[in-house]
Amino acid sequence: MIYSSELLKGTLKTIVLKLLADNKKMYGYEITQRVKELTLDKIQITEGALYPTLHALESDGLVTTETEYIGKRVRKYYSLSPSGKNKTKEKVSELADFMETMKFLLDIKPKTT
Amino acid sequence: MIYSSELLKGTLKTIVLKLLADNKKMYGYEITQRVKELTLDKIQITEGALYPTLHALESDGLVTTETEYIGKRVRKYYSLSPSGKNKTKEKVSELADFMETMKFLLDIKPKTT
DNA sequence: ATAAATACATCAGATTATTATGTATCTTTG
DNA sequence: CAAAGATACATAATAATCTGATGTATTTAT
Repeated sequence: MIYSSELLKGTLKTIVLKLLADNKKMYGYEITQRVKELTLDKIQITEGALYPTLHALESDGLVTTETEYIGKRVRKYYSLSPSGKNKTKEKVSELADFMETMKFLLDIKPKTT
Repeated sequence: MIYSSELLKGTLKTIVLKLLADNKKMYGYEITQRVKELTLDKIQITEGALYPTLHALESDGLVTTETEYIGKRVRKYYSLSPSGKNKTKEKVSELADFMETMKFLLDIKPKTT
């Protein structure tokens, strides 16, 4: 099962920022794979969504980049800037708050695992 | 505080369906006010978002409508159709699942209220 | 009387995703 | 060793869905 695509909207940027906060530096392809892994294939970030998002984060000054070569293949690492770290805290806590609100609104009971 | 707008994307339809599941019938304006109330003003559904959504639900056969007149003012009530009831269950449980996944992904701890 | 609230609706513009396409390298496998 | 699949970047047309503005009209509160 993969979540219907509209659910990801609005959360992708937060996911990326949080991963970077936990991992110091990551490259694009690595992010797609990590998310796939962590979510047991339930969230698949497409490259068409990810790369523009990364570029936007960079032009907003939230991340910095460094390019590395693995053999002849290029790899672009992204790291949080100081303002990116602040932004991550804001976004994550906003999303947490939003999810609490949604839970209440939708009267979602925690699963009795 | 109002949530940044992108968070609502992808959840609006589910919110509307769930409200209709709980309330038999509601009209558009009422939905905006109910959500505002229930979320303590943190989620404000704009009319430009709501009405197209309601129209889409109707053309998908998920809701039926009946028009009432309160004095001279028109009021359009929306109710879930049978397929709308099923769809609501699906959407709500998908969203619940998604939120669990996001919680894990973002390592969000429950607030110690 | 006037402003605010109620109640519908549409539309231009912005944002942000999907899907397709393109380029290129490296690794696995029959 | 050739071909397929994985790795790794990127862009572009299209689609979906929201905001904010605008419009119409009635009812209620000041």
